[in-house]
Amino acid sequence: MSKNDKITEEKIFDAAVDEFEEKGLDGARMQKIADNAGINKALLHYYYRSKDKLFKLVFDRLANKLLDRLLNCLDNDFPLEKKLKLFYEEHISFLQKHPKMPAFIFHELNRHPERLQTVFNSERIRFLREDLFRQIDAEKSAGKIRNIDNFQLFINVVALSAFPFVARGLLESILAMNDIQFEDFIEARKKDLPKFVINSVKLK
Amino acid sequence: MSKNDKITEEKIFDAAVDEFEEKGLDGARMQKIADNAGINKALLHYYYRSKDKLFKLVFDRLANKLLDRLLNCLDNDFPLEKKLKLFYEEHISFLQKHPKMPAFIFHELNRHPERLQTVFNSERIRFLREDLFRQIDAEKSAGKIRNIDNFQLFINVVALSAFPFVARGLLESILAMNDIQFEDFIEARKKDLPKFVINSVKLK
DNA sequence: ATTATATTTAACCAATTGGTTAAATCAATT
DNA sequence: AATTGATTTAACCAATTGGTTAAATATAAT
Repeated sequence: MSKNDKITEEKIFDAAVDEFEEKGLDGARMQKIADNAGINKALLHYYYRSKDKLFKLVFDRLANKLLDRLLNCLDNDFPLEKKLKLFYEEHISFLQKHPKMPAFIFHELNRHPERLQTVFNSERIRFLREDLFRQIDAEKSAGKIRNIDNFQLFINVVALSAFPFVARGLLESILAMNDIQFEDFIEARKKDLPKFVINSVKLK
Repeated sequence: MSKNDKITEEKIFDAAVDEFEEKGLDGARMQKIADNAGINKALLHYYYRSKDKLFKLVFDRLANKLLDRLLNCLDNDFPLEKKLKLFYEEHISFLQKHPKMPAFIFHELNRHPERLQTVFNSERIRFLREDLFRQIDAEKSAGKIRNIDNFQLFINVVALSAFPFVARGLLESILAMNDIQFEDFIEARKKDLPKFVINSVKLK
């Protein structure tokens, strides 16, 4: 019956993702997860022993997914300009499918900074970062882009795509956006952001 | 004895700010607030009736403070370029003093979007936004900056200053930053960000 | 049919937590 | 000295919540 097993296991996991993403570790309730998965609390603990274990699995999966996707979008040999276009196109598309992920990850990360260890098998990160920074340095030397700190540039690039999802609550109230307007706003950024960054760093 | 009253009241409030900022509404504990304020639970409830009431006061105060400061930094008659420089200088200085505020506000806002009503006496926001957008439009017409959507530009500007504070946990692990490096990183942005934005929008 | 596992039911437990209460104590006012 | 309000002490309560247990039932595999 391991097929049915998998189904139930995933059903629970998906419900857990929803609950944790929406309310965080502190606000999430095991009973709610069981309800949303269409099973009962006994079975929930039968599959995932404790709230903490379940949370760790969810957090690790999501953090890996987010980071992996982010790195994949940058893992190619295109010149910076095309790389940026591809990055925003793919990365924002991903975030559109998982709009609550960034806020969830950041919040839990700030609450429990140690929780990173598991997630980041830092070799790939380091390699990719070195590759990227080497490419940026090369374009600087070639006089194609202005001199800007690599870290700063990298954070700027990510900030521009991730921030609106973290600040969604603010956008929808302070700027009185509804859900559709928010989606349009995000959609437009796929084309706007590459321009924004390229204009900023490119030497003419 | 209303002088002593005020002192105790503020002592409690400050302790509540710390606890709520760090753990959020769900993770915060009344007992911890009492401990950190150096008083007991009975007195805590004697001053602030319930956790919910205390939280609302804290949230409103912080949200207003953040928004107010943000708006103040933009409330002047300087041309866009100087306005940007001033904005980042002042706004980032403010965030350095309250590094946990953005993450706290955004998280609680996403959890309880309705909580905005109290905070934003939207008249000032609307006026300031109209002023700002009028100024941007004027600079566009004068051929000083390129055509870019006002909303998008505004969010980009704020994203660049606020994001690192929200993503601090990530920065300190994925990029292996320690606290001092983080502070240096932030400090540098006061000068870098105006350049970054201006380069992006200015027509030469 | 038997076995083994998955699932439900339902009661239960211990710990945590927000909140209350009443009496005692302390400090300043009058 | 008497009064008033601030503060502590300490016990207590009810609700929530994570987690367990044991028996019953359903479901598939052998």
